Amino acid sequence: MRTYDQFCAAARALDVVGDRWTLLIVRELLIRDGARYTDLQYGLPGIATNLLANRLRELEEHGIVTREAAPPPVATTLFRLTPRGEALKPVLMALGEWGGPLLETASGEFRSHWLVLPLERRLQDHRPEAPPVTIELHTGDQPLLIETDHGRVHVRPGTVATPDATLRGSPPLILGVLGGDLDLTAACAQGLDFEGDPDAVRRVARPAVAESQTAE
Amino acid sequence: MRTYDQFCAAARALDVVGDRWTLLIVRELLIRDGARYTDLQYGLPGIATNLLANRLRELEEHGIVTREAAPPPVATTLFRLTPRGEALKPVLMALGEWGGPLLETASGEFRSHWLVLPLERRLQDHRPEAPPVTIELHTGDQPLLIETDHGRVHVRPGTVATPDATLRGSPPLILGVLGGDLDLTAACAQGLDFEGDPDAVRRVARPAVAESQTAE
DNA sequence: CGGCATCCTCTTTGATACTG
DNA sequence: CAGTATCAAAGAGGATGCCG
Repeated sequence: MRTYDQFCAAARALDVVGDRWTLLIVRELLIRDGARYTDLQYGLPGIATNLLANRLRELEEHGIVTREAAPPPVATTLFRLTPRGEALKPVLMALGEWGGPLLETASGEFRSHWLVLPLERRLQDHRPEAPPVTIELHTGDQPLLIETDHGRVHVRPGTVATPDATLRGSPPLILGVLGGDLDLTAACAQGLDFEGDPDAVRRVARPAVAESQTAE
Repeated sequence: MRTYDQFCAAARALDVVGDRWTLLIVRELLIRDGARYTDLQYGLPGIATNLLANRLRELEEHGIVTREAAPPPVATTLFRLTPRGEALKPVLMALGEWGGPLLETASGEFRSHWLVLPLERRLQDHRPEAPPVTIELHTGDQPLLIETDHGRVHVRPGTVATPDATLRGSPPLILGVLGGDLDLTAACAQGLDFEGDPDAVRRVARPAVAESQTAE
């Protein structure tokens, strides 16, 4: 990117991460630190491969990403964020916060791991002393697993033998229920497929704000 | 901008404000809400005039900016942020926070009003009950005025007849002193021109973190 | 003067094919 | 798997002109 060449911290930041696709590459690496080139391509539908290669090189030059060549047996390259790269998380979160209202419709491409950051932001274990619970989400390309961990809640791709609850449905329904914008029964009426213990969901979901009845 | 077309809040946000110059236009309007076209051009050195016009139209279409035609006597147009536009402030602040370390050198264009947001973020009135103080900053194209107001601190372009203190010097020096990264005497040794009451500066500046001796 | 629109050039992006 | 090479299309930059 042509530099703005301004003595302004925000402009300097945009000089580095303001290029098209750049912040979305950082998003991918925030969700799954240690990603292969093809993982990134999969998580960034539509990106041209030369652009991905260029951006990764620029991010490396700016000290945001490191390239880690795994030893010969596996022979693959892993891309990771440096601490400086991880420091971009507040930027992505602020953008996500602002962009939330634009998500009314579930159009376009979707990868279920994109829910990891927004869900971790919304979820909280309201009964940290109780035994841990696990919830499986099925919405998109691969299942997600929610796990409580001493008050914190972790979200990652994965499954477990006997989850306490399982949710299947469109991303807005899942996000609505867990984000506290949609009642569980209302979501089921709108097509959510729910199995297991409703209390497991209530335990981690953000409390409802009031009368809201529509998916985010 | 070609849309990313992803069901991801951050990607949706970038669909709207990810274009080149867009967030810097928002920055200008966050600093001085109610700006004329030429004010924006002045605050965005290097922008092509057609680009500014296009971006303003897009921002208007997205409900981020409103255009207010002043009545015939003055015959000028004022651009303002909507609440939705003001909601972008956390995004700009997060970018600024991350970009701060890139400001080591005072190269490139500079407009003193660009200091308003970073300064308001750093400053705090540590003695709210004491009578208000004013500090003038001279560093760039126009003087800035810092005013305490019942615990809050406001920064705006302007001057006052008898400020409690006056700082003249390069932007990094000013930012270093007020941000708590640079001792006042050290800054004077590096070329800061200081007049008035040092306590006025200490009252609003962010406390030093420890041993730091270099400008940010 | 303030607020653009037009025209032209140059750079960046996108799409696809191909390679060690 | 992790890219490079190539080429067409879109966008940005810069100059200038227009109109109330």
